[in-house]
Amino acid sequence: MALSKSPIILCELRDETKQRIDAYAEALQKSAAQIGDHGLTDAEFWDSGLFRSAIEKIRGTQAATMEEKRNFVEAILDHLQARGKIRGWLSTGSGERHDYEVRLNNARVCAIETKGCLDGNNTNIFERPANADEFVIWSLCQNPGSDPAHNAWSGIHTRLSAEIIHKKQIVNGVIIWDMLCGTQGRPCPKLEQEPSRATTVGERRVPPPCIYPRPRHPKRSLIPCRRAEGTAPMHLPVSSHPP
DNA sequence: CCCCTGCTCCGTGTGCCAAA
DNA sequence: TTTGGCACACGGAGCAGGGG
Repeated sequence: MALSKSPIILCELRDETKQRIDAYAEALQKSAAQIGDHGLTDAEFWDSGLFRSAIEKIRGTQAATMEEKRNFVEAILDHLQARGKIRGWLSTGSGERHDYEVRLNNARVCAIETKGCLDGNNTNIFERPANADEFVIWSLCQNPGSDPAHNAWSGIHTRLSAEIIHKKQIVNGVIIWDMLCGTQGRPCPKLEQEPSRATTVGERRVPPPCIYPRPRHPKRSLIPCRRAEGTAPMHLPVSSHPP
């Protein structure tokens, strides 16, 4: 259901990328029985469940690996702190329902909950901490084959909006921005139009983040927001706009 | 008794995809 | 298009056992 011609997010999974992934997946499946030294015949191989098990194992590993995401977020926070855009930050640890607390220059506390692609139930597992002046959900998607438009729509519109209304929790904003943004796997339209908008963070060259400010009062969001209005992304350079 | 190491358990978080 | 289930891995907590 498209409420507006404006896309929910500028970047997209290109058809050619999708086709390449599909073709590779098919090729992988076709030659799966010939890979490795399991010594099984084709029939035995498919009967053994080896392929399925191996796929699930790899998928689980990728889903559970937080290192890349953590490195990206912490590099950004370090960058902001080094430039005096924030006073400091700390990682809150696994016991909390949020991941980072950022002390802004005006002494306010911004709590950050990092998430994956925003597609799935897990998007709704968050708890705005009592000490937070601001609460932000930051999506970091590790899968270059995942469709950013689908994820943004699913996450912001379907999952988060419903949860915010249901739990009456204030989420001040959603950030969609990760280590794949602006890479070959997920080129950034903002940089393609204007390469000078990139910021160098450590060894990375990162595009401006996509930031979605949320309504201040959850009750107001009972009015369905149009893509082009309530959820329109702001495209701001990191060098001038802390989270 | 204390400390270290290695093990198990289980809560948590992930993205995909089938069903509604 | 939305929703919820699924199978998986990570990682912290708790515990046991061994050595000093």
